[in-house]
Amino acid sequence: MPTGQPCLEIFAQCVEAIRANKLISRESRQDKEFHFQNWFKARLGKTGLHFEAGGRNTYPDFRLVASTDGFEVKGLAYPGREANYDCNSQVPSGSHNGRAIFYIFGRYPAEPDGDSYPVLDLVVCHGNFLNADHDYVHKNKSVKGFGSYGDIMIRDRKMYVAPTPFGLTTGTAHNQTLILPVDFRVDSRFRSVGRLVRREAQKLIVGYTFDLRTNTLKPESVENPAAGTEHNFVAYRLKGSAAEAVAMRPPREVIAEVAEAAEATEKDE
DNA sequence: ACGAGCGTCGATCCGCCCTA
DNA sequence: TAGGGCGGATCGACGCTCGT
Repeated sequence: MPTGQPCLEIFAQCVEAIRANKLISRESRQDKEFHFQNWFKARLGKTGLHFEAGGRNTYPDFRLVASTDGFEVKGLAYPGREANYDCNSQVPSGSHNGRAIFYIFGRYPAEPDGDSYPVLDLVVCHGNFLNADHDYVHKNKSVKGFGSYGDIMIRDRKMYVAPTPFGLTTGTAHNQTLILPVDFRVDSRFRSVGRLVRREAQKLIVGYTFDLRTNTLKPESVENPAAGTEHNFVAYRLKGSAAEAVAMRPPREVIAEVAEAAEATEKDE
């Protein structure tokens, strides 16, 4: 029976809806951000948990009332971008303003026939799986007085690009998977389908400077005091779902991708 | 050599917050 | 209270890679 952990109920409700072929429906072709959120909202409603949906610019998208859990929804078109996603101005993390944050990644057909289409796969993961740092607080700043007339503002709008669970792992495509920290209690409805380890990097980026004359961006990093620390997670499925194992993609592959991305950025400079 | 496919970057739109 | 500022989201152009 339920442990009282809301994320378990919510995940179970999502899986049930996918099994029952509950479709995403979009209001219009221009609806590029609410269709999947609405689908999730309906599932959240079904759990009976009280929640607040907040406005368009709130993070996370949904916040529970009785507990300090928050849920951030990410809809991705499939086939499409898979390795990473634009999280714009919110760095993913397992904790934000005192709330535990869970991410809901759902994929839907990139070119659906009509305005109703299925959820192709789903990953619900604790934010720590994407980033275990809880200290960084995002702020955008702007610089006024740019340009020959001194009346142009520069928006330093940091936009983050983070790996998706589909990019980090194998076995998550075309399934419904829940990824939680290893010490997180689950109940008998769930079965483990893999152990996932994320290891902290050698260096931490703590700043950067941009030279407007040369268009060079210089990152500033420090040694990570927790370098090498392992964060352990477990992938779960509801019994009755496919038992396909979930594993980390080989780190080398992930590192190569990150290096490629960094190289591409450097080339611009 | 060339085209398909994929990923990245910058553009764009628009709702909401905040402050003057 | 108006509008400047901020943030979420996807789209389109482009360029790289890989297979034929």
